[in-house]
Amino acid sequence: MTISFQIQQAIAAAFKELFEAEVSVDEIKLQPTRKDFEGSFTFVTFQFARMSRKNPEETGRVIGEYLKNNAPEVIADFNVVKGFLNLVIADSAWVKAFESMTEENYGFHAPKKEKVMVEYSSPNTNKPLHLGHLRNNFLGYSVSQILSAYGYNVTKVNLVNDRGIHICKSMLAYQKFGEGETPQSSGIKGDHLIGKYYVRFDQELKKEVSALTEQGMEEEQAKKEAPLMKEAQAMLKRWESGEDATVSLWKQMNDWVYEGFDATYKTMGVDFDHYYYESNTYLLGKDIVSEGIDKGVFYKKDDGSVWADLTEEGQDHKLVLRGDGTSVYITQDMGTADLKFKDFQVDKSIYVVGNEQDYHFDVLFKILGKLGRPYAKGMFHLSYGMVDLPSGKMKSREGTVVDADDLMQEMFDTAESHTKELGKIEGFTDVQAKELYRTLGLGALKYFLLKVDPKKRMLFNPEDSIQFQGNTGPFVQYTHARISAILRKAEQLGIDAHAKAFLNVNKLEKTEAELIQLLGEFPEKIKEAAEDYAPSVIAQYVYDVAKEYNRFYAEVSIFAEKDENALQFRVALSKAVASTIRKGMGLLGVDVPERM
RNA sequence: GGUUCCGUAGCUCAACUGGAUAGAGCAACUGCCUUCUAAGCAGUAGGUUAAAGGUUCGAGUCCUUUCGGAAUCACCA
Repeated sequence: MTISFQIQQAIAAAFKELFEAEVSVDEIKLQPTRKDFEGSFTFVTFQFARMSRKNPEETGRVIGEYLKNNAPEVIADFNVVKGFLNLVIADSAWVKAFESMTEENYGFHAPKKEKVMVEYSSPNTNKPLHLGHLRNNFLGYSVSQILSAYGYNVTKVNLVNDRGIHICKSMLAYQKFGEGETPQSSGIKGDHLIGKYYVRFDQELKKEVSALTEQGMEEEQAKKEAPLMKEAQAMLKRWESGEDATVSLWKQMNDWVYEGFDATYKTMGVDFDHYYYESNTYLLGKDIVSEGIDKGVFYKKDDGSVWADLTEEGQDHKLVLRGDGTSVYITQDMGTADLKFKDFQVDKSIYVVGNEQDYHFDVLFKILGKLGRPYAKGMFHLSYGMVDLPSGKMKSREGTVVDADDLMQEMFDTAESHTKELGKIEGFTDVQAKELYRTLGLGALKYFLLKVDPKKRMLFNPEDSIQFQGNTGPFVQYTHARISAILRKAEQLGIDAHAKAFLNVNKLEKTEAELIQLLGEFPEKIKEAAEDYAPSVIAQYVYDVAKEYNRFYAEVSIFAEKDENALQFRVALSKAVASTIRKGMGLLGVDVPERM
């Protein structure tokens, strides 16, 4: 039983006995005591003064007395400042609570019945991944890890946007200017090769458009009238009709892209349980439109277009099918939602998509709710902010994107030069050293992107690249490496980290108690991160743990300790911290090294 | 223009969902390696939480207004 739960129960009992008031354990909220005050947990009494019929300060004092007398094995002392009751925990209670934290699976929750689907990444197959995708992928992967640590059965899904006019643009440019170039012949990674032709299309189109505007045509008009654009449209029609030559070019180019993506995903350390392709799903959803008309959720205009009236929900009318009977984006999203549910019977469905689509998902979920879909209430749009550069927004056409492959490579290189500068790779083979650079570089990058609240826009400055000191991935990784060295030495000395000799310890250093208190928060932090879909909660937590351990490391000597029980305790504590760091970083998708 | 989100130290971010004197890291400045890894530790300095009102024991957090920024509002995806 956790210390905080014991305290909550004791306070509930105090209310009953002292004030004849029923207060449930859930209502009794404890917070960690601020560092400036004596104690570990604080109970705020203001809102309970009504029940005690005493002022907040007196209420705190009376409860404090009660706890000290009735639960002396936990509460060693207390003090009251205004309405804040600060509780000092007995060292022996900390040690006892620590025992459960040494278990292998500590922190992870028992399996739940519910199934959750997390859709993330969802790239277009016409250009390589960039910095924005990195945030998306790291978020999606991390949230999946966190949800499964919380006990859900998680399915990771990638819905690939592999068709449409934008794909035809790069196909057309390749056909016109490619001269049979392939990834093999050019040595260019498949996704980058395709991206090159997407950019080329845009350049050529611009030429045509400016030629037309010089002849006096409006720019909007010129974009539609440009021959290249018309050709791309025609190509899309041929693709939709299944014309062999077009389809086989499409397949060929997509294969190159997938080869490139697979390499990038592998480097990123993310994966998927299932892929959906829009080329298979883009026609779905039309039957839902007719179903909606029957149910009175949609209505048909004279021109044949179909709309959803969302004015009651505080929104506008929304088109769900064009007048010519073809789909819009939301049509296929309705169909895909049904398909996902049919395939996996999920209870919750998380869409990791940028916040520029807030409105779209709001509408989608409302429509599915009105259609009476049972899964609608379990849908959630995990909306995240843009990653901005100091120069502003990234624009692929203007070449201001930070490419994912390039960025990761830079991080590896930076990790390498840092490590060499510090002279820390003696005894490493080349393979091990290279592995370390990847672990550190990727750790720095992932941690950097995940420590920020997903909802917020964030700034990425490539100039003063990502730090390796302070609140960073490598800082946490370094702490793990330090502990690993301790554990190796302990093993040599024959000290068993798994033994229970520490139970005899009844006097702790302050920083040791702090560490146990922090470790005690781990299950709660996983819960919080899972319920809020917020890896940043885990990142912040793991940082706090590492920070506290480094203080312990500096202040308390382990192997110079004479008392065998205390020595064994410090080794066991170190092991538990290392394990928590490893598990916590694992939830972020970050590996931790044994040495660095 | 409507809707939604955001504004916290010079910079990048926190703040347990309304709690104590708003905390970390970077950058700057002081100390600490013959000891378990200095990618570390300890410390100094840095704030009218964009502004003004309101709600209450108590507001960075909730409400109103103003200022500034972003996204979105397509028979695009």
